[in-house]
Amino acid sequence: MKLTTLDALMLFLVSHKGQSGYDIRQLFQSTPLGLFSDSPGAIYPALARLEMRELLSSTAEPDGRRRRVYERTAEGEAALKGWLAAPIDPDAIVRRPQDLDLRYVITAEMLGRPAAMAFIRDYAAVQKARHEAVVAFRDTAGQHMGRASLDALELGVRLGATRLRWFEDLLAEDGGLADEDDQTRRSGA
Amino acid sequence: MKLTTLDALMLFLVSHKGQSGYDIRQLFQSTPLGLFSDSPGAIYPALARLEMRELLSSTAEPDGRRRRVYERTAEGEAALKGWLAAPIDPDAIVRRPQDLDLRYVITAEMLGRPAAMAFIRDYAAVQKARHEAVVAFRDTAGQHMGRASLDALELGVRLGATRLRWFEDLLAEDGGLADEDDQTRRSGA
DNA sequence: TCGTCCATGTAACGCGTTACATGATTTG
DNA sequence: CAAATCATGTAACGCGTTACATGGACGA
Repeated sequence: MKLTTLDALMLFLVSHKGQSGYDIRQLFQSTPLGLFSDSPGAIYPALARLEMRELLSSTAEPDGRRRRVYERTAEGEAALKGWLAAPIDPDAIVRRPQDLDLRYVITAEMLGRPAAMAFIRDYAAVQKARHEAVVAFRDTAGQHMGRASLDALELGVRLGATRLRWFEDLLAEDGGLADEDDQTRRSGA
Repeated sequence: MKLTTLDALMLFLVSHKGQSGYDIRQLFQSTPLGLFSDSPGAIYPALARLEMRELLSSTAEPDGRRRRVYERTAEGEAALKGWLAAPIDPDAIVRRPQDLDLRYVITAEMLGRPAAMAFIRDYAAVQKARHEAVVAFRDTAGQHMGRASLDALELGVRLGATRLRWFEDLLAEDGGLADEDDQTRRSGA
């Protein structure tokens, strides 16, 4: 039942329109975000696994091209939503923060803005706890450290602060634009 | 000849004083940096591999305690210095920036401040290139994206800017304190 | 027809994760 | 002496990496 981040991203991507492994590779290559490997040895086996688990189904393209297009099954959608609903692993905040950023995007696209903002609030709480721990560590254990270690600690603090600032801006924007948002929704889409 | 970041960190750690696998686990647990797993299944096999490669040597503690203390061999030191000398992989800047931060610390401790600052200059150049690519991507392809994707992109830009700012501060501090540094070196060690 | 994309795969390998297992030493 | 802590390992598993292999489509 467990999905890797790559699994989740693939399940998300194939929903926009049918995507082949090649499409996904191109996408990973062409964005400078480069979180994931575009190597065939990563993409194709991952797609095959998802198909074996019946979270994806594939069809050969009708125009005879040697090309396999995937789409998400109902189980796939359920699995993806389960992934989005899981509590935030505090460990992920340290080792794979970008996974959580991606999760924010997928949540917004799949579940809408309110759900995404709820996720951001959770994320902010975990990040804040960690940030305070790092600051405390710097101010205590950091005293016995060499200059370079302190520099690195300082960087960690600054990066944490930047992230917290981003959360604040997102939340403020969301709260501040509540009415305007309503109007946009009425006039726009 | 290739070292993982965990390999390099272990080679570095055992130099301070003889360290056992347990010591390393404790260290990984007790810092809030938590980049590496403290699980025995990660630590002990890694140490064993390094010993097989003759980059570490281990001795049972003389006091009969069931404890294996490692120290770095000459080959180990050479391998670590080789790791420090390798060119920066631009891919690492995206996927494992913390590895590079760690490399800065190890460089400073093993090769001294001038070498560490030279590394920072290299690091800054690669980071700057990437940062500009992300900014350009946001300002072009970003226009066709949803709000959440833009938010995530914005976060990436801010984090990149924070890092660049850190580089600048390090370099300014280094340049500005050149004389004082000389004095410190003369009077200190 | 020769190279260059398009497009998909597989095999070997290394390493981290999880879980299990073992036993010595200290502390209450 | 029981429990916690110290301390080291191993086995199964999954997944990413690297490298290799294949073959169709298309323009020069």
